[in-house]
Amino acid sequence: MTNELPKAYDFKSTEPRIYAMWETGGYFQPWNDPNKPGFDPSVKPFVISIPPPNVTGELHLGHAMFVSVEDLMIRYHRMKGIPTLWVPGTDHAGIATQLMVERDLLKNEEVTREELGREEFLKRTWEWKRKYGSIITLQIRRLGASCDWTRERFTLDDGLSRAVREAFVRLYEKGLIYRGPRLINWSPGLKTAVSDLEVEYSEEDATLYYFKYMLKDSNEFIPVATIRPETILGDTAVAVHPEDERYKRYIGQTVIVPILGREIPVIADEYVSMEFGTGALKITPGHDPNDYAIAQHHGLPIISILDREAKVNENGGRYQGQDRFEARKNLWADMKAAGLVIKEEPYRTTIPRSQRGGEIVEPMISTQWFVKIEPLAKPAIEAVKDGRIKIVPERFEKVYFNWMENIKDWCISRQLWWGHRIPVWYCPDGHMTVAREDPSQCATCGSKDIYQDEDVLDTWFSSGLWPFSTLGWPEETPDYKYFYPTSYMETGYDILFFWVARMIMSGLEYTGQAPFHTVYLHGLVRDEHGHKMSKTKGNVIDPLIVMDEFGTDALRFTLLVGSTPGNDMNLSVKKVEANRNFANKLWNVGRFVINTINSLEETRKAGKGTQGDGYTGTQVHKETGREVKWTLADSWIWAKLQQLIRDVERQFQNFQYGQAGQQIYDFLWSDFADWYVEVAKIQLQNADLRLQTVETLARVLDICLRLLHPFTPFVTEEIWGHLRSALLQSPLSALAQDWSPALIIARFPEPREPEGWEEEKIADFALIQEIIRSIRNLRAEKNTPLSKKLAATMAGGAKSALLKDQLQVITALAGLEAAQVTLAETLDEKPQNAAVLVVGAVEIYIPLAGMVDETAERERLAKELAEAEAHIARLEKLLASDFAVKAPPAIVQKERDKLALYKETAEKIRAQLQ
RNA sequence: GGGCGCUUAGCUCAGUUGGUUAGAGCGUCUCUCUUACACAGAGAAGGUCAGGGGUUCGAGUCCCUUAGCGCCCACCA
Repeated sequence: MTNELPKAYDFKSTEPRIYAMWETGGYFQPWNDPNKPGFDPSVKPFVISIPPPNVTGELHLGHAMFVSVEDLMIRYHRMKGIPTLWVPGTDHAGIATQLMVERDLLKNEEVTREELGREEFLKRTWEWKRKYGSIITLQIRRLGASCDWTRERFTLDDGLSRAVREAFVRLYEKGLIYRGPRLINWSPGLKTAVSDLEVEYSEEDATLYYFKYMLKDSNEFIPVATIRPETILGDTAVAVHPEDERYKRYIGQTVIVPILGREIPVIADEYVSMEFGTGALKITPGHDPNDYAIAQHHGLPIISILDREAKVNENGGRYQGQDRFEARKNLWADMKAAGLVIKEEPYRTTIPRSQRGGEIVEPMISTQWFVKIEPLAKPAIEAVKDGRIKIVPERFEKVYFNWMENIKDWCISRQLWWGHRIPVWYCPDGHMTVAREDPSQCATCGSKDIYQDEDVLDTWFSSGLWPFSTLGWPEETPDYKYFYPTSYMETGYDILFFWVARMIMSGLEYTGQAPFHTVYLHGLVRDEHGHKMSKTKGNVIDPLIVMDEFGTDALRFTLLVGSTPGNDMNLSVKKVEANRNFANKLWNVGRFVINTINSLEETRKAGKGTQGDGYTGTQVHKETGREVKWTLADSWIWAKLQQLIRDVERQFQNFQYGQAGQQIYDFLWSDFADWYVEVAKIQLQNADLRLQTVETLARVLDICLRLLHPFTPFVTEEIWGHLRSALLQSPLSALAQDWSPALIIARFPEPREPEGWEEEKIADFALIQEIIRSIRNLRAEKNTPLSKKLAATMAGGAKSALLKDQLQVITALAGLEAAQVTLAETLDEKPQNAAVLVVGAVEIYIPLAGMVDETAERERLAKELAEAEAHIARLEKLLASDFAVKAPPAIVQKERDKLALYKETAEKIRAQLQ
């Protein structure tokens, strides 16, 4: 017998080879391609656009998660025969990339981007992109991603840039984009505006400063509290509640801004809470969103006191040029000296910080570009409400609605260089020209002296177009026409607002269609104790290292089986190791089956074996003309497999991928490997059973490989190849094979079996398993090694015929001595000095001359009897209750049968104990 | 303040139309190198499914409630 396959699965050499085979073989491209002859537009495709990773990114577990899930979805649909497209690509990631390049320039050349100038800096960034941009896509390939790399896109590609301009201009023309001074979140570190979403709030210790707002020409004052004293410089009013008895009389009077001496009014506004702080509120419209709103109501002036770097500007008097925190300290000291300070107290509050840079974000008045979002949000809400888009898990629909219904205008301009430059030109007269193509003159006055807006667009503006811009939009390309709208949008719930919501809005706005019909949200990957992974905590698991150690399949299977939709998962290396073991188990089952097929081949070649040409994938008996009588084990594993296929298909429909994977795992390991393969070894000894056994082995393995392929593509493909060649079949890739259960069953037609045959076979085999287990159990209790063969007497009653057929299996798997096993329907004379095992209606006597002491054996039986009696009591009570009338008859019958069985068992044990 | 999720074996978690004796992996303990696999096989111990109440013949699963943990949104200076 030849044994070419190594003992352990070698993923290291297998994975790159297999991936190259797939990619160069064109397996990732849709078979129904609108750009190729023979295209059939009536066949509906399945499409996913990849969530584009940052072009400078390094692979992390978030990538591993989405690739695993999406590749699973893609492979599943592809194997169903559906033309399947997974569009890959990368995102230019404005801030992230620019920061990275800036850091690099500073470190290596000691130049800042300002010193380099815009043009040169962009040149360097493109160089950087060309150099490092392929790393992430190579790493995604390592995960086994079956995307169509011939359709790879980058958000700054010409085509996608055109899409961005088209989108911008269209919105502008509809009046949905406007420019103007507004209070925005300013990141002093990055020196750019950021959107509300890019601000994170963290609870921190701060100080609440109490001070006096002196009334003009008076010794009276209004006490006011603030966390940011430097904003006093920008105060334009003090507000109190109109009903506040303490301050009512001051309303309409004038107070003096400390140090600066400006005069500002005391106003009344119900927004002010009488209970909080001093009950009086200083109004700084230039640097606080709430104050800004109040100022709008009251027509108050707005004063900006900070510049781009958050240093005090010319409005700050003597503090001009000081950093905001420095000014805070100095101003407070000066106020103290002036006797204006009341007290300071520690205070816990939420501080807004930049998501990228981490520094405190400053609300500031700044001229920016905005998208009027409400007209876009409305249809986006509708699309989910009326079911055109379904979100999985469903609870996120509520989160989505809540955000969408309270959405504020979106600040889309960024003061960065790396990105899509805003397609707006200005002339000296202040006219704006908004154009799809770079204009040469002002559209209003014809002036040739025009310059483009310096700002670029928020990265999410272009990613919002991703599902259609990658397919050619705004051109009506064949790809766009056929593959759009896409099918699933799969991503982490953390970017539901950032990305998913914006894709829905822009998809509906620009293409008039929902860009996908299903949003599937996965959870975040945390460490094994549920903590967020972070470099500072040192608990980061690097997927590349994990793959090096345990293989891609193990990582993928772990991520898929260990997670439920929308819920975070805790990952530990231990779990990956366990799944590496699973891949190895699969490998070895495969090895066993393949070696068996090959050995059969040899047997046949030697002219000693059965006739026919071996396994063909159809019924052997037809070709040999011989009636093949399947053994119980054959039927059992086949029945279990039918159930598995149905279950897994159902789980896939419900997005229960983890559950599906778990079930396949259990079937393969616990049913197929632990039981059927062991039985097969016995059946293979029997020349009459050999052919059907090999056939069953091959069939079950075949289907397992298909079911598992979307989860663990590499190892299944590798075994598949060996299996095909052992069966002398053409070497087709597993991923080109049918997954569909209907197709599987059609491929292996079963002789018609009566209704309920599956349950019957499973129940019968369960009895055999129980018998074997109970003997093994006894053996373990008595510390009897398997090498010591035991004698046994079995009385099977109605099950005698079944037992007789299975005697060989029981004998072998329970370690009995064949010559000393006797079987009877009933026993008139019970063997003496024997252990008694009662399994359902079957009694087993194992004479263990001297090995079992009488007392221990009686104790064991007494325990068993007590258990049986407990069950009898429970069941009798149950059956006497309303259960018998109200529960479905089938369930009641099951309980009745159980009761009868327990009674019988109890009887037998009692007899034995006498 | 509003919303959501979680609480099941020592650890990490499954358990989706409510229905056998609640499962898995890891860990622990006993045996076994049985010709696919020691990345293994056979067996064992370990849970009043967070607490309380309710609906039901029947609840880990549905409803109410309490507590703890976590997340998201909003942000009273």
